[in-house]
Amino acid sequence: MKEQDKLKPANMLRQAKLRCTRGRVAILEILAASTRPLTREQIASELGKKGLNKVTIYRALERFVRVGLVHRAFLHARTWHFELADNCSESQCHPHFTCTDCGQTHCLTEITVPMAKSPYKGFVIDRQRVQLEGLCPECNVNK
Amino acid sequence: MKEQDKLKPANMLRQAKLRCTRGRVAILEILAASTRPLTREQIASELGKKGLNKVTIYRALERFVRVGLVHRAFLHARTWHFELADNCSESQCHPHFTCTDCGQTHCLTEITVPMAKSPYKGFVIDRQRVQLEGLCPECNVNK
DNA sequence: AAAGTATTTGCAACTTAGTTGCGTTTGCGT
DNA sequence: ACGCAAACGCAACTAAGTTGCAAATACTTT
Repeated sequence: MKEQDKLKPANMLRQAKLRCTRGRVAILEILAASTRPLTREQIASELGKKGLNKVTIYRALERFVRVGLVHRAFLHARTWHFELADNCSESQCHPHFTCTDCGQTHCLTEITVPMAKSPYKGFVIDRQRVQLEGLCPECNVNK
Repeated sequence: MKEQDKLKPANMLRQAKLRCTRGRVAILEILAASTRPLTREQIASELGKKGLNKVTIYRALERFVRVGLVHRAFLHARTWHFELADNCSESQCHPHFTCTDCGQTHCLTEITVPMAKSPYKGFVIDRQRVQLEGLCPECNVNK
């Protein structure tokens, strides 16, 4: 996806036939500006004092997920993390890398992992999700 | 891992230097007998009337995870799912397949997905987790 | 521009999943 | 058989997310 193809939040909403409200635009802007998937909590704190109710944030995110604008990232964590659904192909999202030292998660938008081959007769693989773990550059240096 | 190498629960506990209690043995047996990762809830219902307190189950599982006997499976779900850590290599567990139709999760112990290559300078990949989605044999037939 | 209506929002209360503290019980080395 | 650290059960608590409902607001129609 080329830079100029990225839609502004208002257009994303219009295209998805969702009402364009201040809160929703703000949430989409925050997600667009982030280099990693965010929790409801993190989004709320980014929103700061123009804060939205937590229910509203959850409902907006759920709505976005349903229309395919946003994905729940696939992390080994107990809370949902959300991210814009760009940088994802039909068959897989970009992989995520979580540092086992500092805990930070990074989106790896520049690599593609080959799809697994269907292992047994009858299993049809549609999508694949990958998470990687290890040391991020900073933590690696400090070892 | 060959069949005869699989340890009995009591031996697994002994080897991990954990005390061998009725409850722990029962939990390990349930996990060993299952072809899919289980939640605390599912384990409890398998235990039936020789039931253990939910705290006890959580603490046992957490203990098992710490000594490497059990893994938390990597699923796109809000609750933890546990499974024996056999069938896992150092760098990745076996992938899981979740059917988008019936929701069932299967362990795919017979395939190995090639490890992703470290994408950017400085990132060191230690482990990789993969989840696959699609149609399982039964649901595929019924389409 | 005003009205009408379906969508969205905020609040309070609730649920689900997991955790903590603490006193009691039990496995196991001596 | 004894002693003690490890494991257990209970009750209370926390974190994350959900539901119901009434009030507010975006967008369409007039």
